[in-house]
Amino acid sequence: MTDRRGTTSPGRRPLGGARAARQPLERPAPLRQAVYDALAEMIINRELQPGEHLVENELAAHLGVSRQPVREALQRLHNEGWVDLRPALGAFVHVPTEEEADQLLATRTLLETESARLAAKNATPEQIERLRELQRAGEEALSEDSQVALVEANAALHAHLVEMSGNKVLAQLIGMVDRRVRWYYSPIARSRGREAWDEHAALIDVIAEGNTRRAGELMRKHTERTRESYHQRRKEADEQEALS
Amino acid sequence: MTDRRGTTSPGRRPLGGARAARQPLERPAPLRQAVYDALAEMIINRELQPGEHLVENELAAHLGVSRQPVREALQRLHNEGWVDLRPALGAFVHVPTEEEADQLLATRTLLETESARLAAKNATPEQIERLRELQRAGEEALSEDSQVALVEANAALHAHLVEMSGNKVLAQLIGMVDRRVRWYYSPIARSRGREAWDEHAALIDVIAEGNTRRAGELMRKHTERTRESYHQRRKEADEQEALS
DNA sequence: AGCTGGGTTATAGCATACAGTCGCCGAGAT
DNA sequence: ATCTCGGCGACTGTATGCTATAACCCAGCT
Repeated sequence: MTDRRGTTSPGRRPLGGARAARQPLERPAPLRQAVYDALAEMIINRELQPGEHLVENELAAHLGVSRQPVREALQRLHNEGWVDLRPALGAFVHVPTEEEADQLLATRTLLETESARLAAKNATPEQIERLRELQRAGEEALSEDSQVALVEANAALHAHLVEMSGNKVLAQLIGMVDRRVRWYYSPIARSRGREAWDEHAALIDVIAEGNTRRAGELMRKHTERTRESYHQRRKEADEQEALS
Repeated sequence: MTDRRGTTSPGRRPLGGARAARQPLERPAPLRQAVYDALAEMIINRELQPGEHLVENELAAHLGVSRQPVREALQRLHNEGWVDLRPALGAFVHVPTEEEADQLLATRTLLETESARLAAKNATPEQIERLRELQRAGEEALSEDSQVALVEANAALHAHLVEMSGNKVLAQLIGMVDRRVRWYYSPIARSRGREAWDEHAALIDVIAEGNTRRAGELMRKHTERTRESYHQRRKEADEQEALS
């Protein structure tokens, strides 16, 4: 008897099996979620460019679903600042401004600093051990010169720190801000690499000591440097563009 | 000639004029917005109680619209933490926990403090004048013993401060956190009144002076006191409940 | 009497259908 | 030649219909 609870019915393929250009999103869970993930990813890697008009029909066809889940995903993307929703005109990929990027970076510094303080205050030995693991992973990525792994390790480390803070509200806000920072940053980014990981190491040490004040300071400096590096690279990129 | 741009067609009443218990949302603009506003309000004044199951059909009938705009509004309410969306089960008004309330208040302190600092840094004379106006409005509400006006004045003052910070990202985050704080707070709240407005006065003075550091300090203390008062009243409320 | 299984009903999720609006383009007038 | 008006196409916003799922309840078994 195929019961009506456990086995998430296997024969679930309402997706126009045919020419769905992307993989057909065959998850058993809410479609809107899958669509959201897909669109967010496309936006992040510039597959959908800032300012681009997102036509519901096209996206729906492209992903092999109806307009409904697409709309819902767009709404969510809107609340999180990825797309602008002009009434009766539709959804457009948000166009980041210089000012906004700076404000995001500033806000991120504020939030992450507090997060580091709280982490230092509440850290358990297991959590610290986990931190060191993640840090080693970063070092490894660094020595292998793997950009992708490095970015990933970086994200994981920050995510864990945030979780350690124990403040879920803070965590949620940081999550939102962080993803957008990474988006803005990505076209010009090249992680600061070695430098950043040395700072991480120092930060972890003071967290292990439970030195609240110092943890805050170090995190502040860390994110401030990232911010500077952002402006730096942004300037370089602009000059680059001016030449072409 | 009734052109095709300006005159937003007057004959727009797709709302089942009949037994819509609430006013029928007759705005000419996006329905989902109106629905969102209506639901948010109902949640805030406890017309919809925490934990309550929000059935799309009922809400739609109640508001005189179809399920579609209701769904979209619910999605948005979900993103902002007002309702939980359990897949395949639907929307439930979020049940605030003690822990969450405290984390919200803590986060609010962090954000508002920074906001005050920035406001002190960037304030223009007009903005300061506006601040004083709002403060006078508060004093007036106080002397008239009007609870509603007081809450409103308080919200307006904080909102203006946030705007003065010039950081739109920060402003957005504060907006989200603040509304939820007010929700959690509301069942037991009674604004601190006199006390709070004295603190406001002092804060405005240092902002006018452009004293960044001091502005931050005062705002921190101000919100910390609110936080204490929250816990205080919460405790009283709990004891009250224990008796009954 | 308690527990297990099947059927029923209510409800969310998704798809489709319909209508109003916006922007564009061409034709005609000035 | 430019400006204006009218029509056309496209797309959003809204409504409705369909399907699958999850909880609930009762019957039958242990």
